[in-house]
Parts: sequence; C-alpha cells; structure tokens
Amino acid sequence: MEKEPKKILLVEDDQNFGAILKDYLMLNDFDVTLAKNGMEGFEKFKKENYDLCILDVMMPYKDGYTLAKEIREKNKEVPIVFLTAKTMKEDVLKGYKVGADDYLNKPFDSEVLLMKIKAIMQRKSAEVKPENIKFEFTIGKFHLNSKLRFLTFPGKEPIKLSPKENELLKMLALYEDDLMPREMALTKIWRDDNYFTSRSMDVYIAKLRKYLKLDEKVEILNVHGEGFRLAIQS
Amino acid sequence: MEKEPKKILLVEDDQNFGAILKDYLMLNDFDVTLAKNGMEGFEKFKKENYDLCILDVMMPYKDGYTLAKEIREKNKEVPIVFLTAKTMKEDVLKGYKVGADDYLNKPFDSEVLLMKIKAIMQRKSAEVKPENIKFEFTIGKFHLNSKLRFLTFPGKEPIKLSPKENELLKMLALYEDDLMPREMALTKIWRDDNYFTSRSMDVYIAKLRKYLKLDEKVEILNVHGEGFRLAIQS
DNA sequence: CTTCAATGTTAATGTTTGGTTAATACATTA
DNA sequence: TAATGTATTAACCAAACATTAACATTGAAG
Repeated sequence: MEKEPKKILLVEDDQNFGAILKDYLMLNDFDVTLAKNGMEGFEKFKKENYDLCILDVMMPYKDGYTLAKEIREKNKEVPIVFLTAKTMKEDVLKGYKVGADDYLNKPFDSEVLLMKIKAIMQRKSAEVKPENIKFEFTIGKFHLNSKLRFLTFPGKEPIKLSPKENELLKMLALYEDDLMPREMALTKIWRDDNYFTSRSMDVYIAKLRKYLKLDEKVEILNVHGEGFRLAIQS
Repeated sequence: MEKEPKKILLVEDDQNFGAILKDYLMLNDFDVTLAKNGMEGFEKFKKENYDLCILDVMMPYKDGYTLAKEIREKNKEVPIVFLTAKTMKEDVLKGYKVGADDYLNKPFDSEVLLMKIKAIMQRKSAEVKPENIKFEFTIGKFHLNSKLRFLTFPGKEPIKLSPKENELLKMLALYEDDLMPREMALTKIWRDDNYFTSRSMDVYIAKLRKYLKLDEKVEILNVHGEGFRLAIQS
C-alpha cells in the first residue's frame, strides 16, 4: 500500500533558497514542484492538481500577488501561502485580499512552515463537506452544531447563534489554539475589511466571550494587531 | 418478501474498533464491508454499489477526506459519513506536536451513529421514490399517515390535514431533528420561491404548530434565515 | 510617561425575517 | 350556486440580526 504524497507547488525566484526548501519539504514526504518565477509557476499550476501553493511575494516580472490572483481565478479552493521577507502590514493585508490562507516571514523556522502546512491542509479538507457530521465541533465542554447554529453546554439550554456568531465561532474552532488572523476572518465572513466591519467583528467577539464564560477553560484571546486565538486549557 | 439489507462500506484503520463497529452495524441488519485503509476502501467501492460509506478521517496513507473526494468523483449520490472521533484539536495540532498518537478515541456513541445512518438512508430513499415508499411517520406521540392525510394522537379524534399541511409536515418529519431548509420546502411543495409563497409557508407552519401543541415534547423550531427543524425531545 | 491605535463593551438604530390572525380568493362538489 | 374546505394575500406586530456609535480600557512605541 503506497502513500499518496501531497503535491506542493513552490514558486521562488531565489534558486538557492528554493532548492533548500524543496529538499526540506521532500524529506517530509511532500511531492514538490519548484518554479523559478511567476510565469513558470502559472504554467505548472495549469498542468497539475496541487494540494498547496507556496508563493514568494517578491519576484521579478510577476509577483506573488498577481500569481495568486491568477491561481484563484482557476481554482477557488487550493490553499495559498505567501513567503515574504517583509513584515509590512499592508503586504499581509493585500495577501489575504487575494485569497491567501497564511503568511510566512523570511527567514522562518522550517518547523513552523511544516506545522502551518499541515494545519492548512487539515482545515481545507474540513471545509469540503459532503453529507458529513463535520458541522460539529467540540470546544472544551461546549459542543457547537454549526448547521443548526447552536452551542450546547451540559446541563444548560442550547444557545442559539446568529449566522455571524456561528461563522465566527466555527472559524475560531477551526483555528483552535492557533492564531486566527483578523483579516482572514473579515475577508471570509464579512467579505470586506474596513474600519466598520472590523469593529463589528469585535462586537461579535464580545458576544462569543459572553457565551463561552460557562467554561472557564475556554477563552478567546487577542493577539494585538494580529487576530484572535481560541485557547482551550487541557 | 424480505427487504434487502443496506450495504455499508466502512473504512477504518483501527482494526479493533473497525471490527466492533462492523459487528454492531451487522447486528442492526446492515450488510457491512470493512476496509482497513483508504486504498482498500476505494478498491472495494469500485467493485460494488453501496448505500452508504462511513470513513474514518484519520487514516495513514490516504485520509478520509481524500478518499471521499475520490468516491464523489465516481458517484455523486452515495451518502458519506465521516467518523471523527477525535477532536479538532487532536486532528490539527497533535499531528505536529511531539509524541506519538495517544489514541484516546473519544467514547463513541454508537446509538447516535445508528440514528444518523437511519435518518440519512430514509431521506435518500424518500428522495429517490417520492411517491410510494414512506408515508407513515411517528412524531413524538403523534402518528402521521401522509397517504390518508391523518394525524392521530392517542385518545383524540384524528386530525384531518389539508394537502399542503400534510406535505409540509411530512417533509419536516423526513428531516426530523435536522434542518429543513426553507428554500427546499418552497421549491418542492410550492414549486416557487418568492415573498408570497414564503409567507404562505409561515402560515402553514403556524397551523402545524397548533396541531402539535398536544405533545409538549414536539416543537417546530425556526433557524433564522435558514429554515425549520422539527425537534423531538426524548 | 505620553500618546495613539487597537480592542472591550454596551446600547441605540434600522432592517430583515418570522408569527399570527383575519380577510379574501379559489376550487370542489353537493 | 351555495356550501365547504383550502390556499393565498394582507396587515400588523414581535423577534432576530447586523451595524454603528459612543465611551472605556489596554497595549505598543517613542
């Protein structure tokens, strides 16, 4: 019985760095295709089905954002991760707007990259939903049914959730114990990212916190300027 | 004439758990084929027509989501249920955290699984043959004969239902304890979905609620903006 | 330590959706 | 065509929601 390695498209113009990263990923049982620039990357993307794309933002001729947009036009599902040397906030924001799933600053810890890749793939597949029971999440002592939109706690009446409350809590649960970036939630749930939607989201965070008070081991923590983390003490 | 047992494909890598689950399902008159991994599961799927697939999400070499995708490519209809005994946290995070899998499979409620299986199959068969098959429903203490359009309650005169009342209650019963989407009821029963048919449906919901008051354990709950749920407390 | 930006929190607002009752329209058949 | 059962439309009110506003608090950077 053979393993089916996940296919990764890696687009990186720095040949040296690209080769090292490719080797590292292959050592970790991924099937990696390396492209040296945006053009080549898009050509390769069209020829094959990939499980993940890792794009350098800073590339000559066609940068990572442009490439990401083209990829998104062809495929709305495939996870995209950006690699960037910069830390600028605008870049991160721009990345999420063109449909990125995560962001990595160079130089980065390769362990972190691996962990992010695995987390992303897990999340993506959870979003594919046939006739499943994956509308259900366990959050500490709580149980979330995101299809019927209610949150139950042993010995209490189920709490009805509004659509926005539900989507937000679901997304936090998907990112459980990990950072759920603000911009990500805003672009995916509010479909817009401005001052007001951002404030609206804060209001919903407050509502969720109120519900979650029943279990003192469950908390929504803020990561200043970055996003939120659903923390669950075990 | 005996009815043919429904065929279930069960794909579960934990041999012990798989065997127990298989036995349990067979005791409940299902014809169960057990596969030990994704590969084997897909091979078996191609050779036979199954009424339902039950897939473990966490399997080595080919996980449940990947297998589900392959199955969907071959067959758009067959119901798929995921077994996700482990929590999200374990799925996503424990994967890359050190230490082997401390497989503390959460106590698995086989009763719940059985109920879901029955509900799914019932719904499927009702969709395939909308006419004859199923026209008797038990709703709490009530009994609905949707062919004769009677709703009976012990010690009471049978309630005669109008065609629309009947169809609506029948559809709610079909989706018992699950969401019956507004749109679905409107397009199937009213054959149109606009402001007025929607209001008409609300009127019928009110009528049904009045009938169902006799049993306080039976309720029609609204899921705002989505639809209704016939909830039955046990 | 000061200052600005980000976040926390509560309440007010405006809009959409649902609940209910009654009036009206439609259809069937006696 | 009158009687009856049924379905739709209307009208009005209540509940649920999302947003916006306003003000308090916290955090980060200089």
